[in-house]
Amino acid sequence: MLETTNERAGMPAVSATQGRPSGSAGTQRRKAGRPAAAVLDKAGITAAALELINRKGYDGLTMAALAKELDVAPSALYNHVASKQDVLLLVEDHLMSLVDVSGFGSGAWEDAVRTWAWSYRDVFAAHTPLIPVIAVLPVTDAPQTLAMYETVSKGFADAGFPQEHIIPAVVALESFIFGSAYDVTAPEDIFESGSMAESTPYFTAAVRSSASRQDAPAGQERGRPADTAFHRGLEALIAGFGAIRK
Amino acid sequence: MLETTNERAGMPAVSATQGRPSGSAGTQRRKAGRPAAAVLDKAGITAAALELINRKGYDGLTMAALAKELDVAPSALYNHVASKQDVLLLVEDHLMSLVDVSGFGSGAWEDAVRTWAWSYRDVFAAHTPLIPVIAVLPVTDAPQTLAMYETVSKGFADAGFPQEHIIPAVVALESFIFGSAYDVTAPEDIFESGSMAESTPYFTAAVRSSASRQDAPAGQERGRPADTAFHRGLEALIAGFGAIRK
DNA sequence: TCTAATAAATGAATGCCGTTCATTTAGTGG
DNA sequence: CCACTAAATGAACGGCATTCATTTATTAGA
Repeated sequence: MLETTNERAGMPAVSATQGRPSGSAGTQRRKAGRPAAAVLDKAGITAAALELINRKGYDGLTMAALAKELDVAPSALYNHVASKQDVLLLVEDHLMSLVDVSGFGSGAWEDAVRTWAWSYRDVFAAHTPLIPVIAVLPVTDAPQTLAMYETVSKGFADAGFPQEHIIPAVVALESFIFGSAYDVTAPEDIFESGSMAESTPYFTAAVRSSASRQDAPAGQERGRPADTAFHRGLEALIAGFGAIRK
Repeated sequence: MLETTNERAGMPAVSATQGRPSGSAGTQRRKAGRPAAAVLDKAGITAAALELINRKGYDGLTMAALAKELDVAPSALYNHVASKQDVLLLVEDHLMSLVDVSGFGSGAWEDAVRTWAWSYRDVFAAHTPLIPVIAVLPVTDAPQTLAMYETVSKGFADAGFPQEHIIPAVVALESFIFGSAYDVTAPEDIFESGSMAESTPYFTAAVRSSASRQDAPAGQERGRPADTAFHRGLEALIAGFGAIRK
């Protein structure tokens, strides 16, 4: 329930991580009691969490590890966030700012959606543990997320979408994107049926013939199987929704 | 690494939970050492896990709670499963048998896909914590899952799909289904922008106009916003993929 | 300017969780 | 018949998020 002074999370967050960088070994023990200058803030916590995630993955993101990264006692974190879920929320909102919405407003609607969807998928394919968080997160608490929705909504409206069709279309696209992000992380041999292969002839045959490499990644379609599925599904959705426009 | 005798998981699993039902209070202490008749098996563990999930949710599914449900010490579970992840896997595969694939083989391909997709989504909307498990699960370890893929693959093949297009299409549909399952669980007011409403006019307007209740759920489309988005996306995918057929 | 309230840190403690291990007992194969 | 293995108990472990009492510094108000 405590709130820091630099609370407005939409701001550029001037002083990200202060003076002494996190990792340095020779830092001497800090005494108990409030320090002269605050050590922690939300921007610093977010940056440290991302650093930790990139280095050790989501299993490595513990409150203890995060505290160590920031050279702080674990309990100190709770002066700035209410829970670990709160930390994930900060990270999630930061990642949303990495999603490319630049296509909206410049070129064709189809191209804008393609750019947006591919970058959205790529960002969260590297952060699938956040997907359950996003899917349930009220946008009020996530300014970057809200900003993305605003740009996308405007893009759809300008492209001639009837207002009441915009949200369902965006939600459907997002659902496809989140599911596809998981797909990227799946092991290559996930569909190998092994010993039961002869009892599943149709499936086995389908898997085998889809695995034949298409070496020419024409246009947006990239190399891996997950990319092919994403490409096809995305084009189907774009075609289907594109027809709705006034 | 340990394996029980009744290992072939595809079998009907005759003796689900044995004699003494789980919850009864007056059960006297069981002595240490191997009991005359085995208390646990995979089918029983699966059933107890599902019961627990239905009653307490996924937060309530702990190895300790599962053990108590089965009137057993927690460590006993590890004679039958290697880890909690293993339990989730058993549950996941069981749920797959609840997905309705009956449409494939009888009527039109489009209708079969609709029936399959809606039931698939509904099953996993109630079990979203399993989605990260599924997305990465090798089908070898999941006979029910494999059976579902076989039926669906055959359905696509019979409908005239070129073999190499089947898996990408199914994967794309599944991705959409998983993402949409999350969407079902989202709070109704997730898009309420609250205090920042005036800084996001397009988004706010779109949310407002999509929220106007459509009281007539024509055909497959059901009432809630998540259903509308799922309906539209699914129809777009069906239309897009349907065009591929020979 | 003094002072009470508040903010921000430490460090100890809590309870739960998944999992492991030594031990005990009961069937099973050679 | 006997060694081996399977299946249970119960104690223990380390790691986790979180809470609380305490200390110190800053800030607001009389």
